[in-house]
Amino acid sequence: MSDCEDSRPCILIVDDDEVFCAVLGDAFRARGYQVVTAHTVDDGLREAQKLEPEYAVVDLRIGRESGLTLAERLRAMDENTRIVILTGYASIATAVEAIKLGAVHYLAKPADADEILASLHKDEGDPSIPLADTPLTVRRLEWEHLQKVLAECDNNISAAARKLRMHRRTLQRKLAKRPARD
Amino acid sequence: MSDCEDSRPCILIVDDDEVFCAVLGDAFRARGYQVVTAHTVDDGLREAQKLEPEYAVVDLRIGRESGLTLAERLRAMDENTRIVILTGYASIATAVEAIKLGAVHYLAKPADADEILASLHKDEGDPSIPLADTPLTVRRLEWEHLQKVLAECDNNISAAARKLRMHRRTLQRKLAKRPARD
DNA sequence: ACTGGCGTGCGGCAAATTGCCGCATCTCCG
DNA sequence: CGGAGATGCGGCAATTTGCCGCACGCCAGT
Repeated sequence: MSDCEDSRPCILIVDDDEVFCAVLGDAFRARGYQVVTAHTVDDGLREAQKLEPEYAVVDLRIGRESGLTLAERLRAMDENTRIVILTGYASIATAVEAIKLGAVHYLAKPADADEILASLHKDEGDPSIPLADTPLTVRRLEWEHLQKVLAECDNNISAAARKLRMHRRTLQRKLAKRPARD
Repeated sequence: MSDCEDSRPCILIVDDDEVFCAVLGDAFRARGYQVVTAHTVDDGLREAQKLEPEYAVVDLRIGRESGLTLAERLRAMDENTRIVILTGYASIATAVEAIKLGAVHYLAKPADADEILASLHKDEGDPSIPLADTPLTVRRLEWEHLQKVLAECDNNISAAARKLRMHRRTLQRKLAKRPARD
């Protein structure tokens, strides 16, 4: 594989969820980026070595490994890599850690491509990218989150409700209602 | 008032809750620190100028002002001041900000004196240690989202409410509540 | 086959949360 | 000074939760 000599900016995406990588990758490509994806810390490092991407989106939990260690090594390889940590298991402690390790931002999933790009570019010197002007509605955000957790629980509503620490009945009602509205 | 020539390390505590300051201050003194407290950003700066404390514990919301601006100025005065932000309204968005501004840590109240001291002394990133295993609660996710959008709107509540397409009153109420202790 | 454990719909009701109005400041700015 | 826009907050009706119960349907262990 060739490296990032391309004029297009290069982004490395590392997440163990392959579907997620694919979708996000396409979204970035559609916005004019060169994209590589990896699903393990080691692969991520390998790709980074080859391509020297200037941006990286890394999941906090890559399989059983920590995205933070990957972030640290990416920065060790190239101080200028702009990394954002993205995760469905966000916590303040890891956010603090991520920033200390040099990540430019830390986002909780769900986050859309524009949002991630905005974070990647935020505070970047020259081409100040305007950040998205239409953040997700709370309703929408909630819906995405519920769907995601539900999927993780193999569509077991009771289990999902427990994980989300919400009443099963409430989850049920939210799931039943949502398809209609935005 | 004399300055920190004392052999004991000097800590500045800034929080608009006077009772909290007093209690925390006593706890620190009992542990051999010299302590000064302040309840406004300006007072905090004044004390800092006089005493040049090597540590500072600052609340995120000092009355109507932001502890982050105070933190920023404290660091501008003395790069070596080790600051931890302490707050009952913790969010990832503000945590990220705080660390970027140079705080050494960011803690959610309630936090006991020992915990705070440990944070003040703790050094460079240990990338591996923490990792959550449960997804965020819907409530928590909402809180984080609100905080993020709010930050994007420079803390303009009305603007954030418009962006989120929710009633300003509702946003106000949600922000007034503390993030759930989940 | 029976039984206990677990998941799923759904009705109902009290309690909590929203949406929306109004009003009284404040601040910024021409 | 006057107006535009922010903010804090009380109040109220309309929804939405949280939580309980009940009636199944499945499946494994005895």
